[in-house]
Amino acid sequence: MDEGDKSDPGPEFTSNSSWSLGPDPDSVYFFANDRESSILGEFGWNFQPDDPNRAGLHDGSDLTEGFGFQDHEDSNKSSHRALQSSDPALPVGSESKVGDLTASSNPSVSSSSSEDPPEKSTGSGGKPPEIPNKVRKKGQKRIRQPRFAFMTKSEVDHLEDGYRWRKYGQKAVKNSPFPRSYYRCTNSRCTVKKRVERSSEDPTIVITTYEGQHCHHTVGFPRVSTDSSR
DNA sequence: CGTATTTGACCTGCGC
DNA sequence: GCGCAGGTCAAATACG
Repeated sequence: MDEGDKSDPGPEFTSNSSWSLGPDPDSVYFFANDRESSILGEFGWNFQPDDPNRAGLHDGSDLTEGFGFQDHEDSNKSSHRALQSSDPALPVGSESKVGDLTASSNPSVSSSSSEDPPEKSTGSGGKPPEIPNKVRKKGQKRIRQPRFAFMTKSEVDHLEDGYRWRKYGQKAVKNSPFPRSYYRCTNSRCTVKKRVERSSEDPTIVITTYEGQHCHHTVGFPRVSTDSSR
């Protein structure tokens, strides 16, 4: 209900360094400029503004900035909040590029089964205190995959990125008057999640945080020749 | 009828 | 240990 009602601000690249920190204090922001597309490619994302037929932000939105951050909180949760800005894993030349957030540094990601267990009851939902997945909390906390986020100037919260998402939650965040929406890829085999929230600083800025990597192609191309091997 | 969204409750992690 | 905040689930509801 936002589209067309207001005068679209149009593409506006705001590389203001004011965004030293985003919604997550434990995240590092990288000004990816127009290079984020290549970075996304490493994650399986394909933002191609030049190709509206593909996935770009063709819904009146504009990719403002890109910022990535690592999140290997599996082993050092207490420290993962403070080591972001000085993470040694980040390439020194990442001035305009998102750090190498590939799952290679996160063994948990390699095993897709880690997020796709038969008993998906993560111990919530009011399940009986039988024997939830508490076993996981003993040695390891919630397995989180590498994440990266983007700041987009848009009037719509949910940006079209070529994939189909299903909203599974919404919460009000403390430092922002705007609620945060939680999306999950509709592909049952895909564990990619996405958080969408508006910046408390600039309501026109939509902060989209992706977590994980897609194991499939965009819905726009359901039957690409992926099995060209045969 | 099937799928997506909404929304309250519950769980987990972290700081004090 | 307690409280707060974030994150997730699942039933109910809405919509195509």
